[in-house]
Amino acid sequence: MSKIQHRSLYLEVADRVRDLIERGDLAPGERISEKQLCERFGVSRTPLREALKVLASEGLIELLPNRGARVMRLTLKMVKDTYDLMGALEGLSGELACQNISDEGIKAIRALHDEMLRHYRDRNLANYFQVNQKIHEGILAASANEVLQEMYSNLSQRVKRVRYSKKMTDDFWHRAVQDHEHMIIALEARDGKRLGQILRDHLCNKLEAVSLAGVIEEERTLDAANA
Amino acid sequence: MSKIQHRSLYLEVADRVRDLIERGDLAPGERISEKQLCERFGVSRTPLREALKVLASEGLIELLPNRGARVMRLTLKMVKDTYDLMGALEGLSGELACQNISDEGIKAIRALHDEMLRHYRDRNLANYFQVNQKIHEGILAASANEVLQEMYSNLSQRVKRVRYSKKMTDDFWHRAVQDHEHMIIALEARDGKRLGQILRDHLCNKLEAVSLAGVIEEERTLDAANA
DNA sequence: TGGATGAATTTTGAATTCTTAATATCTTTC
DNA sequence: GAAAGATATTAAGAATTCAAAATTCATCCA
Repeated sequence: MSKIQHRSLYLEVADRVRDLIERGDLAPGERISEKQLCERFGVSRTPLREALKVLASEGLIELLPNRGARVMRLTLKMVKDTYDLMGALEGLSGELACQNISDEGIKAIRALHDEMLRHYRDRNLANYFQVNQKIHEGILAASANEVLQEMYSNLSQRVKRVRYSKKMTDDFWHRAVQDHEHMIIALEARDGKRLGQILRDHLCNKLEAVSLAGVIEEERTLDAANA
Repeated sequence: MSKIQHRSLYLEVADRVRDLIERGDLAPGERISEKQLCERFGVSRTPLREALKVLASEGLIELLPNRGARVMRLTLKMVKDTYDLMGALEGLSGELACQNISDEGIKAIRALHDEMLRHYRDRNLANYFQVNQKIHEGILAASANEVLQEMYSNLSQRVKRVRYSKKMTDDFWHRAVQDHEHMIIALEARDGKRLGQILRDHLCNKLEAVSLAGVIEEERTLDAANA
């Protein structure tokens, strides 16, 4: 039996706009027309504008006074900064997880790890990614720090658009799997410092993959668009 | 000549509500009446409600559907979690600062450090705190990571209410100053890993001071209030 | 033809109004 | 006298309306 719960309209709208941004239906730098979105969602401007304010404070859009909103443009520096931050947070999550995770929890992560290895051997990138993410989410959850989880998911949301670059070189993939081998060893030994360090460096690798993929627009693009 | 700039009303309101919460004029757990605040600020409900939504997404208040807002209640666990997070962020700021800070920047921090030591010797707690904060802000700024700064200031805002406990034992104070001695050495050596580690542990000490001061309400208090 | 000026239109900002849900009060009944 | 139900009151959610700013577009002049 599902709980009878009337979520506020502005939350619903915020979710849907987040979706649109993530899927790329709203392009970075694109001006967001209030009227257009109102019609699309079938709501009045009040809840829509409330949602936009929330999204702005989440860093997904920017609000230009008297000129409406636009999807936040990602510069290479912003993404780098965000990844540095996410690395620090993942590192912390690893440390805390080693303190707080149950033995069953470790077993569950181990099972995911083995499953991921199978997908790696099969060269099944999609499944690999999925299980990979579950592992990181598992460690994050095991940290038992809700504030950390909240911050992480906000940061993650911001860079989601550039995250999954389809072209993953064999070299990077191999290194990522190696990282995970070290991670599971550190976790099973409950060596928090070590797991933290690995997780942090692990994310740096991911950033390399992203910036190489060239998904992000360079600063000069931004200047051009602003002019 | 100052720029003619009309900040949006909702931003103004959000700032003022933040202030009220920080100063304790709005008590934790206290129900926030929209009408009352509207009258107090002389604005209509629309910008006020937009401000409340932003504050909710910042974690300062919570929005109960159809029941208005109330100031977020801080539990001991929440503060602990937040401090863990802030520690990780300070650690990162130290690492990045060592990479990015200029020689002049280091000299400026050194000057602040020496000033702080003077205040310590004079047992001038207020001035000590002020300069101490400037040092941490200086390192944060030197990290040259705006996303980090934004996140840090958000977290800092959340726990500002409990932060400055007046009673600081000599022992804690001594340890804090020692930490700072090590910090400045690491910074001048541009030893990022070390500075990061010190900053992280440094904040842990602060948390001890806070939790000992007993400013925060325990979980049971929360339950009682919710019942 | 190109740029500047000013009216018309559009869009955003904010207040008001309307609607619905929650809370308090008052009956009524046992 | 207490509990359950009905009604009144209040407050929140959302749409509409009004006001102000920005944008567009047409006109005028160099």
